[in-house]
Amino acid sequence: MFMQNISWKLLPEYPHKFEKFTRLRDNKNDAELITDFQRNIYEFYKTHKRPMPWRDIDDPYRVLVSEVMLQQTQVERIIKMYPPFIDAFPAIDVLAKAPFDKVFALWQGLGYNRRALFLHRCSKIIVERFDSVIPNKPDSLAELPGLGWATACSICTFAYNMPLAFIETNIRSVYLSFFFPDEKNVPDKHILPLVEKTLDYDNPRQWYYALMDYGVMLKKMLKNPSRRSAHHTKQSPFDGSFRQVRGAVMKQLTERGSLSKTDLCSSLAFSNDAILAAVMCLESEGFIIVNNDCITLKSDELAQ
DNA sequence: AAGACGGGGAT
DNA sequence: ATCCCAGTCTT
Repeated sequence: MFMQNISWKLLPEYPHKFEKFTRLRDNKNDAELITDFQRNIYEFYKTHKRPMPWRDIDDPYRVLVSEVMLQQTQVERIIKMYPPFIDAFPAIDVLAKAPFDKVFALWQGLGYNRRALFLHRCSKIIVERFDSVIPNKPDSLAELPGLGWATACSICTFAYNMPLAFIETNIRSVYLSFFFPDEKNVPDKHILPLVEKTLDYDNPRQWYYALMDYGVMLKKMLKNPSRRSAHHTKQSPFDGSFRQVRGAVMKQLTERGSLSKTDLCSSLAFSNDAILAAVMCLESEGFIIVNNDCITLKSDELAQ
């Protein structure tokens, strides 16, 4: 899908010159430099803000859904999937009551399918144990299935406008570029103090929107700055992988409902061994039910 | 610390 | 072909 980003290549003022900002690593309190950094980020944001259905809203549930979808997934892909999902499950108790196969029908194609399972389980826990209110503490959120520290802080920031210092890939790219322009293997523990130091404590939500949009721009203009992170890793190829088989099985079951093992095998261009191995994994993880020869997406969690 | 986990779009 | 995406979980 095309976005507006082509215009960035025509803007000579981006990205900014970074050298002077490295001083913030040592100088504890250079308020002027901090303000300068913030101004750079906000100036870009003023003219390049991308509207998204989950931005500037006050419904923590919708923020939760968006943050789970956004894990390891580009914004452009979620723009299409998010509205139908929210239409079908407009509130946390609606999601919690829905059968999993209905939830997954609207997730199919987004990838990392365990997120759908986790989000569904998450909704049930919040309804049952938190009286349907999305927790507003990172520690509570990070206990929930599928929510790590980055997602927990994101939810608190975007749903509750809390000033928390956290790192994800776009933020990492910004801080690596401004404060570690010549370093390699920079660990997050060196970045986090700078995130904390430069945070806009008066408006954390807008600040992180701006930071992330700037990071996306940097990665389009430059060679991915996050390659200089100590935590950077390359993914194994998808084609020919086992997770490709898993994905194909899930897609097939979503499109055709229950299937026998032989029908499933004959409908997919993978070896029977791989397909049946994928079915076993998916069953043990709680995606599907297998009895006798009949394979079907899980519809309720009671049988678990 | 390392590997598994989806699937699509950009280069 | 390769990269990598608003990361999390398991070993």
